This record gives sequence, structure tokens and C-alpha cells, in this order.
Amino acid sequence: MDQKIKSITESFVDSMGNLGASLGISKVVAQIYALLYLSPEPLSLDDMREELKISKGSVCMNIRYLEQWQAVKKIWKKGSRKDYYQANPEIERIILTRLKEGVNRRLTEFIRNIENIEGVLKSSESTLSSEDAMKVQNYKKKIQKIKNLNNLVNKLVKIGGTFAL
Amino acid sequence: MDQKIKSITESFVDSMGNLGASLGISKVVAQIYALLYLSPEPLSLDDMREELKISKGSVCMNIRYLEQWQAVKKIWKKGSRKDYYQANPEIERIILTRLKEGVNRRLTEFIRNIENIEGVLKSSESTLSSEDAMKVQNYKKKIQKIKNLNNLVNKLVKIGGTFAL
DNA sequence: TAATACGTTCAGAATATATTGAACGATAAA
DNA sequence: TTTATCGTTCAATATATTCTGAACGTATTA
Repeated sequence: MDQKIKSITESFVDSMGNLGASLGISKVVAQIYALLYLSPEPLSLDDMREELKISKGSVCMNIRYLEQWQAVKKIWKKGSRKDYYQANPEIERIILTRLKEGVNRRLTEFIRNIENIEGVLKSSESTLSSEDAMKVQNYKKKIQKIKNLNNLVNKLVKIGGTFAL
Repeated sequence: MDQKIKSITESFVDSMGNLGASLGISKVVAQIYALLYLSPEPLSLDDMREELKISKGSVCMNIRYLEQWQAVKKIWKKGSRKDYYQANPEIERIILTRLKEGVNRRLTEFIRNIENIEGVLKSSESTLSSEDAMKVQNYKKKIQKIKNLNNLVNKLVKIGGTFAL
């Protein structure tokens, strides 16, 4: 029976690893989360290394991502020197928060660049042949439109906040 | 002046390339889209190769992704043997559709695996010690909950459809 | 028909990303 | 104090991804 439980765990961990990998999250990160998610007890780094057959360093680095995203929590067990971890079960919120923050940050950087470009366009408005003025107008319109991508993210974020666990 | 326009184009293309890369879309794909987006005229594969200083093969393969996502459209110009491309300006819809399809497909695969696991759990319900029965119950509950990830995507998809251009 | 101008493919090269494992510091036990 | 047990770091390595460019097929022009 224990064998059966173990094989089911492996299968689940494997599936979630694939899912993670195909969504741009690291495979190992997803596997660690899956393992902790199923485990009735918090697990030590060594437990995870053992289960997933990966190196100590990898467990350490990858669990730190999960901690950073508040996807796992460090647990102190008296009598043991080891750090134990358990999964935060709010997986939807975790995914959405991560999405939100990542996309937001990157898009902000992008918009900042775009606004720079707008500045350059604006400053070259005077002293233009009428043909060039047309070109610049065309650019300004198109770039303005791109800036509305902000909306996309804002909407995603707003939705994200309404998800129930 | 043309020099200025060119430098602005480069800057825009570069920014969108970075955005794409950091969001898991290929950098070159994003750059090609940016180039076509700004261009008042459709461009040939050779035009793009020239502008982006990349190989013919790369342009060819990457534009095919964009075509597949309906992010660009092939244009026929009479008198020329070349294929020309222009950007579909509905960038929001494109991004969201792509997100939707990708996530949906992968999550579906994942759920399929999960349901397999549920089947195994169900079939091992008889002939259990009470301790093992507890374990199995625990697993069933947790796995059931994961299946609700479906909701997350469904909600994203629904929102996606309501975006105006 | 031969020569040219395309688009496409794909093996190999280049690049980017993830993993390992030895070394280290810190803390607790002996 | 010495030894053992952890967690952490990071250079070296392995793996995955992307790009290149030569080779090829097809269609058009000469």
C-alpha cells in the first residue's frame, strides 16, 4: 500500500512538474510545491532532495523562490535542527499574484521606454517637412495605442483580487 | 530626419523584444511584430532580415509563429514575387488568445493526469487498513481541490473575451 | 531550358538556463 | 574545543533553447 501511495505521489509530482515547465515556471519548483502540497507533514530539504533525486543546492535555491512567492512556509520543529517546509494551499492566489507582479513590473519598464520615445517624437515636432510630420504623427498614434496595454494588466490584476480560495 | 525615425524604430523594436523575452515569448518574435506594427507598409522577409540583422531562416520560422497566432497577415503585392507581411493591430486580443489557448491546453493535459490518479485512488478504496484509508482520503481531498484550477483559467478566458480593441 | 529569386528546412553552432557538488560559515552537540 | 549537521553559495557542467547558413524545392523570368 505504501508503495501505491508513493507511486501516486510520484505521478502527481511529475504531472505538476510538467505543468510548471510548460507554463514557464521551473519544473523543479513546481515539483517541490507538489510534493509539499500532498505531504501531510512538513518536509525538510533533505526529504525533498531524497524524494526528487536532485542536489541539495537545487532544493535550496528552488525552495527560496517558493518562499519568496509565499507559496511555502518555513516551519520550526522543536528538537530538530532542520528547516521544515509546508505548502501554502492557496495555489490560485499564488499563481495570480506572481503573474500580476511579474507582468506588471515588466510592462512598467516597457512603458517607461515607450514614454521616452514619445518624448523624442514630441521634441522633433518643430522643423519638419510635411512628409516627415506625417510619419511622426503615424508613430505617435501607434505608440499611444501600445501604451494602453497597461489596461490589459490592470484588468487581470483586478480580476485576480476577486478569486476566492 | 530619416535617421531619427530609424533610431526611434530601433528603440521601440528593442524594447518590445525585451518585453517579449521577459514574458516568455521569443525575443525575435516580439521584435518582428514591433517592426511590422510600426511600419506604414507591409514588409518582406528580406526587409525584416535586413532591419533586425538576423538570418533568413530565423525570420521565416519566427514569422510563422506570428502567422499562426494571427498576429500578422500575409499580403500579396502584385508585381512582386515576395511575401509581404503586416501586423494585426489587435495586440491585446492576440496576447490574450495566446494565453488562453496555451494555458488551457496545458491545464487540460494536467487535469487529465489528475483524473487518472483519482481513478487509482478510488479503485484502492476497498481492502484498506484504517490508517491507509485516512491517507487516501487526505489525498483525494487535496487532489480534488487542485482540479478547481480549471476555474482560474475559465475566468481568465471569460475576461479575455470582453476586452475591446 | 537554364538562370534567378524566393521560401523552407534542419544539422550544427551559439547562447541561455538549470543543476550539480565541493567548499564554506554557522550553529549545535560531544 | 572539536566534531557533526545544516543551509548557502557559486564555478563548473549539463541541458534546453534559439539562431545560423548551406542546401534544397518551387515558381518565375530570360
